[in-house]
Amino acid sequence: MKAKFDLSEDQNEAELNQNMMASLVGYHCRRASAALDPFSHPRMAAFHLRPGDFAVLSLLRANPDVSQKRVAEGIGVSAPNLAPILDRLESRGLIARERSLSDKRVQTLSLTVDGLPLCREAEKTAAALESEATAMLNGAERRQLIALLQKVYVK
Amino acid sequence: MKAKFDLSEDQNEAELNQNMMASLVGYHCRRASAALDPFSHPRMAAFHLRPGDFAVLSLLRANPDVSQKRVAEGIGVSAPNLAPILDRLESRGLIARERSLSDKRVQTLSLTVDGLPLCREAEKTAAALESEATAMLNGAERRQLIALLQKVYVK
DNA sequence: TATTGTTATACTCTATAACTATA
DNA sequence: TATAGTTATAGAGTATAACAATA
Repeated sequence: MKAKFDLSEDQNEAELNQNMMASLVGYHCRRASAALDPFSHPRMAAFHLRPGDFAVLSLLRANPDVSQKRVAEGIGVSAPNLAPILDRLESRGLIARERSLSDKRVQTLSLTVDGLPLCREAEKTAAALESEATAMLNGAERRQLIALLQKVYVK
Repeated sequence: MKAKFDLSEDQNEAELNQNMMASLVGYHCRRASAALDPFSHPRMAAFHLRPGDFAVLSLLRANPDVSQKRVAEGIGVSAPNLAPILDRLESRGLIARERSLSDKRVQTLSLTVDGLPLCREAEKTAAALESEATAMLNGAERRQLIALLQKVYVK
């Protein structure tokens, strides 16, 4: 093993130099995203919802009776990848698929009596975890962070 | 088909209501991350580097001759998942693995004569794309965005 | 015994082509 | 022909267990 004073020869015990990626907004965005991800937390995991599942439930709560097409667009997932998400939620009895009468190609989605309260609780938990994970920001900082992020991706 | 004036009954042609996720910093972080991802851009794709590949090269350029263990920690990837990244870079002749003489368990990584200029060009391209993708931010906004993001994930 | 690195494997997310049933 | 939804499949990222070589 190397002596502690011998740090000029190599970096066995020193910090790594910052590389170029640390100058990119995108890099810090990804790290912050990971730090704020609620799905790795046990309190959120207790709902047994994957990110896509939660996105569907939350969208349906705010937008009752929308078609699968619009849900797919709304949560940014392709139609083929939405199908297994809906299968899972339907088999858990959290959502219902209903064939539209006016156009029998479309299926309309809605939260069930079990799905609605579970969605509410999951949303409350996600909001609480986010609030804890961003406790170092005051209200103004939080609003400004969101405003700057939106400026980057909107349109 | 529905008449255009009949929008009160459903939302076939209306915007979706914002759901709860739009109130979360984490949601906007993910969207901004996606918007800033350089790897989906043709100019970056031309290097045929995956995100992990690029992270390794960039780290090695800033930190010559570090062990695989430290690279894995530095780019936030597990040791088993680092192996195929290094195999790929090594077989392309971009990096070299060298057995340490003092401890024959460790392998020291370095950029080759081909790896260094490719890394430089890839970094230049990534920086240029980021700069274009964040053109709507002025210098002060950019610095503040990074500062706020770091505040969220540091420590 | 502990550590470095490897192999094997599995799970999730994402992307695409081909299919069905309706329009 | 075009659209809504499904199935099948493959790619890439990530996680864990078990192993070999070395300390």
